[in-house]
Amino acid sequence: MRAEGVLTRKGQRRAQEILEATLRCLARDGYASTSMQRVADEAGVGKRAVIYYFSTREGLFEQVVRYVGGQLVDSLEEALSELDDPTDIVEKGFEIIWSAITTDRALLSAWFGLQAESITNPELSAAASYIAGRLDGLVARIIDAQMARGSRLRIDPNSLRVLVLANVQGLILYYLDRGETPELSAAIVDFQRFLTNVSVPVDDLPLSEAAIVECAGSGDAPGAGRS
Amino acid sequence: MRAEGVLTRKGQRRAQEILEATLRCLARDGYASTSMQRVADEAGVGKRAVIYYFSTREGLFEQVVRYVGGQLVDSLEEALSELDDPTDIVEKGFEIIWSAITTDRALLSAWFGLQAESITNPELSAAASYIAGRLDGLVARIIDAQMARGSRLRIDPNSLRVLVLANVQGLILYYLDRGETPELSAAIVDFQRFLTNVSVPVDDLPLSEAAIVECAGSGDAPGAGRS
Amino acid sequence: MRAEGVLTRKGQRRAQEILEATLRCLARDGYASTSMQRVADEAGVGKRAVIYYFSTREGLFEQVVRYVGGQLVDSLEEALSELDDPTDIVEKGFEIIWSAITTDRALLSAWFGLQAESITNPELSAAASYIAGRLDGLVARIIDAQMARGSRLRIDPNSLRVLVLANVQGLILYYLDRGETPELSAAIVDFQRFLTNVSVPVDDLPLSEAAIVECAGSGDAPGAGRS
Amino acid sequence: MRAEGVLTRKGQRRAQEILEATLRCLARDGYASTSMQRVADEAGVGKRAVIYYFSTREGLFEQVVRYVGGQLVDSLEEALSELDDPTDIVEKGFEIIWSAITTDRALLSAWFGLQAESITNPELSAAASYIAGRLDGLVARIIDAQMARGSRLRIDPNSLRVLVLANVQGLILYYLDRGETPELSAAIVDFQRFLTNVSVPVDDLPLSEAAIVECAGSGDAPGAGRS
DNA sequence: CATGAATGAGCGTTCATTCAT
DNA sequence: TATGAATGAACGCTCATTCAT
Repeated sequence: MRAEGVLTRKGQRRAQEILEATLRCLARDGYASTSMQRVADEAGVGKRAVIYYFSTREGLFEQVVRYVGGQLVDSLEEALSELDDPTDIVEKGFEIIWSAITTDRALLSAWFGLQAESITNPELSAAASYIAGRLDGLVARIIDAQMARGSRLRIDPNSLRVLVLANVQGLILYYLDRGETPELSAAIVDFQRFLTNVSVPVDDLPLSEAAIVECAGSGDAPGAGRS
Repeated sequence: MRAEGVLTRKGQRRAQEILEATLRCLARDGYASTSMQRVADEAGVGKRAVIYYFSTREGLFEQVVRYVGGQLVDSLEEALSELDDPTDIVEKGFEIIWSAITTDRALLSAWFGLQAESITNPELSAAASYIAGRLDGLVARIIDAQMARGSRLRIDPNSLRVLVLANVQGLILYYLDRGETPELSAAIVDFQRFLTNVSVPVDDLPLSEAAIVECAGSGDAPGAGRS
Repeated sequence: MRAEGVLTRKGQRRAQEILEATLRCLARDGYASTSMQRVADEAGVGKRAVIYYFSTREGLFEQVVRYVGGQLVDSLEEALSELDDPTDIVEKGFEIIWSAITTDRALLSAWFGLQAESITNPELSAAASYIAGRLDGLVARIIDAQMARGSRLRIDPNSLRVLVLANVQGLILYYLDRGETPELSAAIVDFQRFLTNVSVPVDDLPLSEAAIVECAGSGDAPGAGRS
Repeated sequence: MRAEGVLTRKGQRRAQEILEATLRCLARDGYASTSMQRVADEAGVGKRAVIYYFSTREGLFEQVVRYVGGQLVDSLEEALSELDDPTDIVEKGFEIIWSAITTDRALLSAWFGLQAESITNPELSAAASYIAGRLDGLVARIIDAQMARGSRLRIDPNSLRVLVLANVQGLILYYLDRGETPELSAAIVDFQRFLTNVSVPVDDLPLSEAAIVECAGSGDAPGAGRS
C-alpha cells in the first residue's frame, strides 16, 4: 500500500476522497457489498485508482478503520483528558462512544466485520488490533490516572481494564442486535454504577455500606420481576 | 433454500455432510476463504449440490451457525438444567462456553462474521438473532429459576440478563483478539464473582460485609499495579 | 420418446396441450429462449411431464415441427388437389404458404432453427427433412400431374422441383429478414410468372425454339422423367 | 462487447485466435455443442478471456459470422470485380460461394442458426442482416454495372436482385439438407442460365418480343432503376 | 504517477437430464 | 404412469488483482 506519506498533495486529497467514499458505501451497502468497484464509482474515480492507493480490499478497510476509529478514540481522549471525576469520565466516555455508534453504524460494520475476519485471517489482525489497542491504552491510562490520584480499586486494575473493554464491545453488539431497548439502557446504567463504585476515593475508607450496596445494583432492584 | 423438511433421507444425510464439511473448512481456511467450491470438494460432492441444498453462501453459513450454535446452546442447557447452586451454574456455563470457543474457533468466526454482516444486511438478521435469542432465553430462564428458588437480586433481572450476554460476547471478542491472557482469566474470575454475589440467598439477609466485599473485587486487589 | 400411440386418452390430451404450449412459447420467446421449463409453465404441468412425453428438447421441437408443419402441408395438399390450372396452382400455393408464414412466425423460427441445427447435429436431420420431404413430394406430384395432363416443360422436372423448393425457402428467408418489401412482392410475381411459363400446354406447340432455349432450360430437358 | 477498436495489439491477436478457434469448434462439434468453454480450450485461453472479448455466446457467433461472412463476400467482390462478361460473373460467383460452402459447413451452421434465431431475437437481427446486406449490395452493384455497360434486363432489377439472393440461400439450404445431388447441380445450371439470359446485350436488340415476355418478366421492367 | 487491459476465482442462475420412487 | 429429488454443464456476472504502459 502506498503509505500516506509518499503521496503528492493531489494524491493525498484523492486518497482522502476514496476513504470517505468508502465510508458512505459502508453506511449504505454494508461490509460485504462494498466492493472496490462500488467505492470507485462512489468516489468518481477508476477502480484502478482505489487499488493504487490502497492495494487491496483489506488494505482499504484497514485504513478506513484506522481513519474513523482513530478519530473516535481521539475525540474520546480529548474529551476525557479534561475530566477528573470518575463519574464524569464514565458518563462522558459512554456518551461519546454511544453517539459515535448511533451516528456511524457503518464504522461498526467495518470494525466488527474486520474483527470477525481477523479471527481466521491473520493479515487483518493488525488492523483489528489497532482500535482495540488504542482503546485498551486509553482505558489503562484512565485507570492509572485514577490510581495516581489516590483512588484505590476494589479489583485488579488489569482485570478492570479487560472488563471495561469487554463490556463496551458486548453492549455495542447487543445494541446492534436489538437496538436501544429499555433493558439495555438499564444495563448501561448499572455498568456505569459498577465502574463508579469500583474505585474508592482514598479518603472514603473504610468502606461505607452505601458504596457496597451501590456497587452491584440499584437498591430498588431486588425482588423485581422480569418485564 | 431447500428447507430441511422437504428432503429425502439421502438428502438430509447429504445436507448434514455438507454442513460438517463447511465446519471443517471454516476451521481450516477461515470465513473469507471458505468458498462453495471448497466446501463441495471437502464434502466430496459437486458444487451444484451445495447450492441445491443451501442456495447461497450466506444461506450455508446461516445453517452452519444454526446447527453448531444450536448444539452449543443445547449442551449448555442440558448441563445447566441439572445444577442448582448459582456458583456451579456460573462456573459450569463458562466452562462449557469456553471449551466450545477453544474447540471451535471456526464457529466463532462464522458467528461474528454473520453478526457483523447482519448489521447492514437485513437478510442475515434472523440468523444472527437466533443464537443470541436462544442464549438470551437461556440466561433469562436461569435467572428466573434462581428467583423462583427464593434468591433476591441486587439488580434488575433484565439488566442482569443484558449484562451477562454482553460480558460473554465481549469477553469472547477479547479472547479472539488477544488469546488467553492472565488479565482475561482474572476478568473472567471477577465477572463470575460478580454473578455469584449479585444473587442473595433469601436466608442470608441482611447483607453481610463479606458478600459486599466479594461482590466487586478480590480483597488483595486494591493498590496493585498493572502487570 | 413416448410415441403418441402408447398413451392413455389423458396422456394424449396432455401431450397435445404441451405441444400447443410449445407453439405459444416459440411465438412469444423464440427458439433459443423456449426451454422445457418455460413450456412446462406455459402448459401448466411439471417440467418433468414435458420430458416424460417428449424425452428431450430436440424431441419436443421435432414433434412441434411435424405437428404444425404437417398441418401446413396438409392444407396445401388439400387446397391444391382441387386445382387444375397451373396458374391457379401456383397462385393458390403461394397464398397458402404466405398466409401460414404471416400467421405463424413461430413455426418458421422452429423450422429454420431446426434446419440450422440439423446441419451439424445429425439427430435432427430426420425432423428437418420431414417437412422438406413432404414439400418435395408435393411439388413433385404437382409437376407429374401437369405432365400427365399433357404439358411439356421447358426444363428438367427434377431441376424444376429443386428450383421451386429453393425459391420458396429463399423467399421466405428474405421475407423473414426484411419483411414484405415491394421488391419482394415483385420477385414473387416474377417467380410465379416463371413457373407459369415454364410449363407449355401441349396444344400450344410448336413453340418458338428461341424462346425455349433462352428462357430457362437445356434443350434436352423437356420430356425427361424424374430420376 | 469489447469492440475490436479498443484493444491492444495483443488483444486483437487474441480475439482473432479465439475467433478462429470458434470456427474450428463449429466445424468439429456443430453450433449447439460449441460452448464458450470449448472455444476457450480450443484457443488455449481461459474461458474468461472469451467472455472478455465477446461478452456472450451470441456475441461470439455474431463476430464469427461477420468475420467469415465478411471474408467470403470480400473474396466474392474481389473475384467479380475483374470480370466483365455476365456469364463469367455468374459462374465465378457460384463457384466461389459453393467452394466456401463445401469448405466451411460450420460457417453456414452459424449463419443459418443466427438467421433462425434472429427471427424472434431482435438482438441478432443486426448480425443476421450484415451478410445479407453485403450480399445484397454486391448483387445490386453487379446488376447496376451490367446495366451501365449497356445491357437491358428482361426483368425489374430490384426483383432480380431479390431472386438472386433468394435462390442462393434456397439452393444452399437444399444443399445442406440433401447434399450435392444431380438434380441440385441441374438446378444450379438452370438458374445460371436464367441469370445469363435475363440480361440482354444492347447490340442483340431487337429481340423477339415473345421471348422476352414469356421468359421471365413484365414488359415494363427493362431499364427501370433500383428504387 | 496513474491507468486501461486483461485474467483467475467465485457465485448463482438456467437448462437438460438422470435417479429413485 | 407419472413425478419430485438431484446433478452436471454452461453461462454470464462481479470481484479482486496483475500486467503493461
